[in-house]
Amino acid sequence: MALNVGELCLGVLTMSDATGYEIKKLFEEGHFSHFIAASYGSIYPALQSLMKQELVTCRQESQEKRPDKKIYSITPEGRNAFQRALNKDLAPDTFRSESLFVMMFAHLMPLAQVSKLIDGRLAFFDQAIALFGSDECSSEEDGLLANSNWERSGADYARGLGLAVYTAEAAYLRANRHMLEALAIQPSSEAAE
Amino acid sequence: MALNVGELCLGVLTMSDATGYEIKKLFEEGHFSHFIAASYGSIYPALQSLMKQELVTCRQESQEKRPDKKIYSITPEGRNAFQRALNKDLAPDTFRSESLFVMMFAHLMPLAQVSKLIDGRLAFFDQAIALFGSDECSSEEDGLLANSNWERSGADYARGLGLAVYTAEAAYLRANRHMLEALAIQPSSEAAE
DNA sequence: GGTTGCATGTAAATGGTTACATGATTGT
DNA sequence: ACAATCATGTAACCATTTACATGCAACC
Repeated sequence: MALNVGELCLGVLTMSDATGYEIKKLFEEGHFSHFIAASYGSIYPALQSLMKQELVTCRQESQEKRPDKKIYSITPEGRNAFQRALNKDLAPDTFRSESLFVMMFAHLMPLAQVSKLIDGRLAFFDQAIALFGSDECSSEEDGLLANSNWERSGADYARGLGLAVYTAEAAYLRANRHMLEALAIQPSSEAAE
Repeated sequence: MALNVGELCLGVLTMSDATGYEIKKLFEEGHFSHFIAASYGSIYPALQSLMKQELVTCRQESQEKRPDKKIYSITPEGRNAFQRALNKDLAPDTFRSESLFVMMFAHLMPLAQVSKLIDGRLAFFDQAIALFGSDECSSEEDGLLANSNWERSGADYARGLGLAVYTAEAAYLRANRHMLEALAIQPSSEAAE
């Protein structure tokens, strides 16, 4: 239960052939980056294991001065396996935020630290919002996964959701940062109540 | 870098004495539940290790027919250690959502499955919203952590944020579910485009 | 009679990530 | 010069989770 890295890769491969390197990029910068993660150390072995199970095939593309590109394609059995995986009990969504945890202890931090933390988060939100809102994301660099209808829809859905969530979060933080900052240890008034 | 379970426990203990059991409950149901997680298998050993480092003390409370309660208290050194920890490089927030990933593949799923998935998420959001919005959360069962000023503020902050985020997410999903459902494999029309 | 809540704890398994090794190319 | 991008891969390490062991009380 819960999807493993191999299944995540299969999902990507239902959309388009890809190398391990490209899959990683998709996880960390592409459509999936805000809710899925995996490292090379798990992707490459997973791809090898998918090969053994014949859920993917691989064609090698020689490049002059780089390692051969291994371009993986999903097989019909792979598609079936993936569709079965979509039926599995999914791991519940998890959100882990040490920043938020730390903010619960604003009263133990100097004001400067609290403000810095808030500014950092705000910067992150704004950057994400800018990215989601821009066409750079909607029109995409037409490389991997920027064609057919469904994926546009799927990607748009995720993008819109990200936009909605980050916008809400940023607005909330902007509206309430004063509260957090008021709790912090104020400079040059060491006698907290 | 990045907070470990011991530091999370220290944080809880700055607020109030607690047993391992209570800390776990706080992580899974209490104020921290939506952005922090840890299991008994990590909490109990962490508490033991904090004891060895003398960052916490422990008083044992005998109970007739249950294991002794071990109530931990943070020491001054523990407070220092925690304040130092608040300065560490924090792990970036992570959001992991297999549901969202799966929804990107709505076009590979029967409509019923997609709808079920959506309903499940909506139910989850609504439940969370109800919880955050209710006084059950604001007035709290006055047990652990329901007194002094700061924690009210910290908790209120987290609560408001949760409310804002889940509300945005639920609204977005409600507004866009038709899109996802339109992508799904429609019943009794097996000839997809 | 079965599940949930209270309460602590440990050992094994897990499923990763981190860090390394390799190496040319392009940009700063 | 130095970093980043491209590209693959492995092995050691790791912090947790999972599952188990124990056991009574209360609820349904």
